[in-house]
Amino acid sequence: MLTERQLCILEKIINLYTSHGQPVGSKRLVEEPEIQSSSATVRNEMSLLEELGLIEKTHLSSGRVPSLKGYRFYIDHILHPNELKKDQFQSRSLEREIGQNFEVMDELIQQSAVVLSKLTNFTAIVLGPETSQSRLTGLRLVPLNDGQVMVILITDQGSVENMIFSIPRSVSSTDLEKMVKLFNDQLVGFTLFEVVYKLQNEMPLLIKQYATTTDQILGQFEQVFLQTQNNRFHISGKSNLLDLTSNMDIQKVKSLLDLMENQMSLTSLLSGSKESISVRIGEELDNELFANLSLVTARYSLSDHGEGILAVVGPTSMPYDKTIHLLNTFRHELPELLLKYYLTE
Amino acid sequence: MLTERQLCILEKIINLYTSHGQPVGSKRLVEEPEIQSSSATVRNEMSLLEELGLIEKTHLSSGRVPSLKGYRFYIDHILHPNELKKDQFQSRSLEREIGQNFEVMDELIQQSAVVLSKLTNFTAIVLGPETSQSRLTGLRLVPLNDGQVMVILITDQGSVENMIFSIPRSVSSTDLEKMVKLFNDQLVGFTLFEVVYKLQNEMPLLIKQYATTTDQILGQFEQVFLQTQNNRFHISGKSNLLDLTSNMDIQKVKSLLDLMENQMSLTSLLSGSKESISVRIGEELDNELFANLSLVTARYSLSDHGEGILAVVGPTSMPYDKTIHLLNTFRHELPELLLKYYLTE
DNA sequence: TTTAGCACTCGCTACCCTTGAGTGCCAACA
DNA sequence: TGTTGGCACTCAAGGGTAGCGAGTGCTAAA
Repeated sequence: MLTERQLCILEKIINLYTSHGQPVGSKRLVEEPEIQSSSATVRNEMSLLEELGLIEKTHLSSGRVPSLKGYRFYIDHILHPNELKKDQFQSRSLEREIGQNFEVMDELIQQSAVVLSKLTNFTAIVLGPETSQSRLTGLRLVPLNDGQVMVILITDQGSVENMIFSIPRSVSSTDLEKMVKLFNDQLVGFTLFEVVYKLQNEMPLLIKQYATTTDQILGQFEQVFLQTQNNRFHISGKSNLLDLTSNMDIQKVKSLLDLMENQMSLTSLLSGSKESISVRIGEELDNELFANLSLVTARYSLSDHGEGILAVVGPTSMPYDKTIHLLNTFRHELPELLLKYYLTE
Repeated sequence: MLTERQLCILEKIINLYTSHGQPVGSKRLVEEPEIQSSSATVRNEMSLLEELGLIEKTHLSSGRVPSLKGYRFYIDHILHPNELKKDQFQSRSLEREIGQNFEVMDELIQQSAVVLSKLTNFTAIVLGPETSQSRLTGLRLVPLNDGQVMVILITDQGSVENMIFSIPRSVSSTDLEKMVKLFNDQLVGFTLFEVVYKLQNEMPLLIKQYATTTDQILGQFEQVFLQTQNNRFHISGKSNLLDLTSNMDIQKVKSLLDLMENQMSLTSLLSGSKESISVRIGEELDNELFANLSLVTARYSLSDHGEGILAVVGPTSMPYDKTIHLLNTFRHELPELLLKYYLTE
């Protein structure tokens, strides 16, 4: 176990490094009022912390920099989670920051990503609430031109999805009408998860009884439902990544920017942790592109209406305390706002 | 007027510089088979071209680099437009590149942006056909939850726009129905441009006769129509901008990336030229961020159905011949594809 | 008009030197 | 035993300089 003084020194090193970006030396540390000892003592303690792998030198005679293990220790043992309660950001309410006029839930979510990236100066990713647990409250089918139909899904979460698809000429319009009626009878009230299951198993048999020409179309309907799982991503502040990648070679920065536009990659990145707030640092993310980046994610929950994710991508040397505080505020306030405007059951 | 030899030297300098990125010296030029003279002769010609402002040195004793005026001259007088006919890209048909299955027009347009950026390794921007000249063929209004309605606009261009908005509780549902009927009677068949005009002028009076509680809602309808003018942008290859900005300071690169996400800025950027194919080089774009960038734009036309724009953002030292050829191919092939799949009247 | 030759320019690279921040270690001290 | 001052050592960063090489302009001869 570390002594009080060692903890204090580690914390100071991390605070100074994350705020100024320069390796921290013993001389700099004794300027801190909390540290009473002489620089020689501090040096002794530092070489001990280095032996433990919590800090490291950039070269033989440089100041110290926190190691991955050091950050990990800091987050797990120094940043006590109970400090999260007295949160200085709680005061600047999310609601005041983002205004109040939103036609659809997605706008509000997008806007909270914008605020999150503005407040951190990093890249913010916000995932709308998972829809597979939300219930279908309505299904509309709007004929457009010849052969094109828009399907609209309405859920109890206030989300509205729409998709346009083509209908083979072989499908008669009466068959289509029958199908829609059937869908409304059979699917409304179930969760999207269940709906997809029914589409794959029960519906084909049922439909056979009513109509004959609909085989090809059923798969397309299924796609619409699966589609609702995507389009949950809202990103803001992508260009802030450039501040963090000045040492990286251009090809990698390009890959990183491209990754931010690829929902598949983002999903696997964000789905890594199940905790309410998680911090993954550099190599822990197991992705070469994130060697010098950290990902802080927070889950928010709309009670029975599924979960969403808030995330910030910043440098490994980010101010974790501030970021965690901020995400903790958002994960409480965003669901409140969403419930207030859209989920008035 | 320039001599044959001078033209040849200028062309060679531009070709070599755009393909290798290095300033071109007299020694390098005499290696070209087309140039028979000695290096001393070439040097004489080069200092003449420099006096004319067509090429310049990066420093006193360096090779030459084309100037803005040089590129301009090259594009206007050396790259003869009639050469565009025998186009080596005509063979690799756009259609083969992008496949054939598209549910909506926008997908096809997005895909052509992807292909364009892949083939150039630059950033491609494609604007869907201008909708203000397209005719409204149908207007659907789908009630969702309490107080929310989805409006769907269908046009003869195959584009489908939808928008969700809230309806004040003060509006009765019968009034809403009357309004929709009125809209379908009065607005279908007109161009969107005319529709907006009618919404502002004729409709308020007409509506007064049928319903009383609809004042607030009319403005929202108008917004939906105006909305269709946006969402025309499809961009691909944004990360390729990083290859072109290695000399720029990070702040500017960030601004540039942000600009690419801002439809307002893009509109003003693209709307600068009325020609079928236009090249604007560096300073000609009158935007500090584009000092070392060029914008090549091509207009494509869907006969009566409005115009769209194809654009490539690359370095001032881009291979203009290749880029122009490519855009010229696309501006002919994209409308063919669009007409083939969506505008089968 | 063209060409060969030559002196000149200047960016680039390598190298050296100095500076300064920071370290580890040791001996003295509480 | 823990703490402190002192000292020699290390190394990155920055500045200065010399040599190289690609390229030029100019001149004189073909």
